Amino acid sequence: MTEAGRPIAGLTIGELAARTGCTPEAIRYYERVGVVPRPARAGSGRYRQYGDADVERLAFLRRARELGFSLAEVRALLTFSDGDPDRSCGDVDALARAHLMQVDAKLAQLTALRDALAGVIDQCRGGLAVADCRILGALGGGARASADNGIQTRRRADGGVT
Amino acid sequence: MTEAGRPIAGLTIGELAARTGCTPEAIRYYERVGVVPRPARAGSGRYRQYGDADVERLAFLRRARELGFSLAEVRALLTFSDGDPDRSCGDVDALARAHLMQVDAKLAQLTALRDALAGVIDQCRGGLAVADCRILGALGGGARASADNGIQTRRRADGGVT
DNA sequence: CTACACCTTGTAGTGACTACAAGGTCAAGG
DNA sequence: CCTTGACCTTGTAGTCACTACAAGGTGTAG
Repeated sequence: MTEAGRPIAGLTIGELAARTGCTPEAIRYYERVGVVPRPARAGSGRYRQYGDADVERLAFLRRARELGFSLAEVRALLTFSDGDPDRSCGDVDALARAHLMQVDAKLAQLTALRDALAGVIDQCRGGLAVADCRILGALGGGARASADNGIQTRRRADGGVT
Repeated sequence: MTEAGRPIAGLTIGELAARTGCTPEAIRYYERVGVVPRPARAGSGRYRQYGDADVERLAFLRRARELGFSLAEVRALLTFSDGDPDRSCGDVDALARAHLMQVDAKLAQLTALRDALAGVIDQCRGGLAVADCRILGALGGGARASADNGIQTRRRADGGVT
C-alpha cells in the first residue's frame, strides 16, 4: 500500500499522532489494549518508531471510530483485514450492516428524545416562577402515575441514548 | 404534592427502586455523589427509609436522565427546583434549550455517520475477497491523503457521537 | 429456629480514553 | 561541553454513570 510518494522513514509517536489525528496517549492506549502492535524501538534510544503500516492502521482505526464502531468492532475489522486476503469479505459486510442497524436504532431513539425535549421546552415561556415551571413539571410529573401503576420492571435495558 | 391517594409510609430502597425504575445500586450511587439526600434510617434497623419526596425526586432524576441530561445537568435542575419557588424559571429554560441544541448537533452528526456508513456498505456486495473489500478500503483509504496534508491539529474536540 | 429475601458497606470493573507525575533522551544553540 | 527545552518513557489515577460482586447484617414467614 501507500502507492503515492516515498515511504516514511521512522516516525515518533508524536509525528504519528499528528498524521493520524490521534493523541500520543491514545496511541499508547491502543497499544496497551492490543489494537495496534508494539512498534520497534529506535536502535539509538528507546523511543517508539513507526512506519507506513502504522500510519495506515491508525488512520483506519480512527476512521472506523469516527463512524461509531467500538474498539472491539474495530479490532474485529482489523482481524479480518489482517487475515487471509483471499477470503470473502462477507464478515466485514455483516459487521458493518449490524452496526448500521444499531446506528439507525440510536437515531430513532435520539429523534424521539429530541421531540420530547422540544415539547417540554415548548410549554415553558421562561417567564414563569420556578414553582410553576412547565419543564420541571413535565420532568417531575410522572411520579404519581408510576407509583399508581405499582411495581415495574427492574434491571431495565436502557439502550443508553446519550 | 402527591395529591392522589394516601402518602407512602416508609419505603425500602428496593421499593423505591421498583417505583422509580432505578436500581437500588443506582440510588445508592446517587446518594454517594450527592444528587439525592441521605434518607432517614428506620428506627428498628438501619435500613434506608424513603418517602414521597424521594419518589418524586428520583422520578424527576430518571426522566431527566432519559431525556439525555447529564447528572451534572440534573443536579442543576434540581438545585433550581430546590431553590426559591418564586424565582423565574429562565435558568431552567436556558439549560433545557442548551441541551436541545446539543441533542440536535448530535443528531446531525449521527445522521451524517449513518449516511457515510450506508454509502460504504453500498459499495460492497459482500462477495469480494478481503483484499478488495470496499468497506475496508473506504475506512483505510484516507491515510495517504492525511499524510500528504502534513501535520494537522492535535487535541481534537471530538464531540463523541457514539 | 431456620431459611430466604432483602438490606448494608466497600471495592473493583466497564469503555475509551485523558491527565498527571517523575524521570529519560535528543537536537540545537551558546 | 553544557544547557535548554521539546519531546519521549512508564505508571497511576481520574472521568462518567453506573454495574457487579463479596462478605456480612436484618427482617419476616413458615
